[in-house]
Amino acid sequence: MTSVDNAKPSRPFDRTRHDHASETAEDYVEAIAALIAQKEVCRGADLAKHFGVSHVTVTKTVLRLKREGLADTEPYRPIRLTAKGRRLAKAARRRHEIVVSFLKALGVSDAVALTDSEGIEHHVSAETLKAFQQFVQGKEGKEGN
Amino acid sequence: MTSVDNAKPSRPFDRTRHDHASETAEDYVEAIAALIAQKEVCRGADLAKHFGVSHVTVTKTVLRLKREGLADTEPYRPIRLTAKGRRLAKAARRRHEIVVSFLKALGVSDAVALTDSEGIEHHVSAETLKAFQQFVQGKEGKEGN
DNA sequence: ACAACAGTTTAGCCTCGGCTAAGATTTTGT
DNA sequence: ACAAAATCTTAGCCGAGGCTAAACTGTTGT
Repeated sequence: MTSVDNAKPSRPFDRTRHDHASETAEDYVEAIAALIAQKEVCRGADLAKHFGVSHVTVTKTVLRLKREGLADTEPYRPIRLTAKGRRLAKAARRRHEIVVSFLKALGVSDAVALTDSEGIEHHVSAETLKAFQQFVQGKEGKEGN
Repeated sequence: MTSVDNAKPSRPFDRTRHDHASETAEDYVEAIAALIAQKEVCRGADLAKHFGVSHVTVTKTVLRLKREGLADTEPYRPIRLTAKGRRLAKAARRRHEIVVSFLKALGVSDAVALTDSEGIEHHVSAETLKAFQQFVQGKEGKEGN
């Protein structure tokens, strides 16, 4: 019963185009928020270093964020987030943190939890996220902390 | 301690280009294997329906699979997998199944487990997969099955 | 004040995953 | 056997996310 094809196209591809873009947007606003929290301003170069991509790629992506109303930036100025961007960043961060602590609670090593969470966080529905959260809370109850 | 930037570029982007392509490849070989198992042959049209994309997109992707030595196909002929492709398909399917049963064991509804697993499966490291597996086995032990 | 340097942008190219439109090939029905 | 239907390919376009090279702007040091 591997459900190869029950008339309902498998989601991964309705997803792909749009969601892949959203994932990037989330990663960016999350990083921008973190950088601002950490060093006051966020510059393209910081993001380039953070993501390990060229600054050119960053420029282009940030322009897209701006187009989408998430970032607020003018040429040669630091990058800031709009209210919408900050909201997204906050949500992304929350999700990210839940996933990380969930993986750790499951027994995954810290380093791997961190790495895997980055890939996983964008694919976790509200329902699954809740299940993750409950699992973490259950563990906390049992193992004193 | 959100570790904004400790010299180690965050993985999601070393990943992106190459891994995004591999994900697609895995999804395809998995689907091709399933279709072959189910209806003897796999045609581009089947894949198009399965993924909900145009047959043209399928053609292009399958050509890439061929280039990468995963699929074995000639014009106007059904699509088959190479030994390498079959190996990949098997591994992908195994991973997929572990993720699905893990989510279910966690208490996620069947439908959501199915959907989320499609996104998650490509981002689960060996270590995390093992943790998933052990969790499922633990549950099985407890809840008679 | 201004040269040097760091940080940005622009131009232009690539791949991947999408698409439509149009043409080619196979299969199928009568 | 052959026209219709199904399937597949080719051509050509788009956006996202990469890149390098070259030009531009802002800051900083002296």
